[in-house]
Amino acid sequence: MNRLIDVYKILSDETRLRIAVLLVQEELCVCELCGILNLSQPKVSKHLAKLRDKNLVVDKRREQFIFYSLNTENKFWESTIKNIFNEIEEYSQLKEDSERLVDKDIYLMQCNI
Amino acid sequence: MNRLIDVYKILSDETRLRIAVLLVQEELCVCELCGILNLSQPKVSKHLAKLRDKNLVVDKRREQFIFYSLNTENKFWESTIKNIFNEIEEYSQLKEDSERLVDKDIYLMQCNI
DNA sequence: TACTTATATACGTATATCGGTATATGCCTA
DNA sequence: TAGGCATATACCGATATACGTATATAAGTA
Repeated sequence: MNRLIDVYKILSDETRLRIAVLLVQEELCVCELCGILNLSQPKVSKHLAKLRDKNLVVDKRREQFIFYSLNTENKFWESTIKNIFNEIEEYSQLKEDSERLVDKDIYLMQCNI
Repeated sequence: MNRLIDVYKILSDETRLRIAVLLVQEELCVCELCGILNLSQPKVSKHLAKLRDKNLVVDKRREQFIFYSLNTENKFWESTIKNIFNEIEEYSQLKEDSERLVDKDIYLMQCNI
């Protein structure tokens, strides 16, 4: 049951929900997430830390960036996020975030937030 | 998105998760829930109030008791709880609660907790 | 080795949440 | 109408959570 509650606690914060729905689509680094979500770097970083602590994302360094992606080992977690993503049309904020994914390169080039 | 977050906030508390998984099976009054969960009446009552505030349960008075059941109008909420119930074998606490459902009449007769 | 850049964390503060105890409310029944 | 029982709520203290600002860390590069 704690596995359920961990997932629900994580998703009961808007920022983390938005991050998770982006990461289920593709891996992103911190500054890309900051740009897409228009949120401060420490804020994004702290929420990523909580996701990491619960083993719900994996991080991988590439050049000077650290890329995060969804950890798909936890099947309950994975299916929960995928189910939300399948209904993304119903959630305008999540949809707008996803549309901004195409601009991610812009944010990578101006990481000095 | 707020509809999602409301549901996740509700379910990120162990007591409310246990209550929801009982109410998806059958309607129960407060003292039956107290007995099955072995929790104090104000505690159960306060969590039921939160579920009621978010329109996730419905209450119906019958004689001296108030019976609660899951509100199935919210399809996201309903399917979330039903999915957990379908996997109840994986969650021992939830399974034990459900097994105690057969004793509910006992708790109804000794409501003075 | 020093500098830059991306990311992480420490600290302080404001706010939310939870649980217990005590008490209020409201329906039923005598 | 009065008393009792089931349920709801007010209040308080403890704990948790989120945020901004400032700073630390750590890898890459000159």
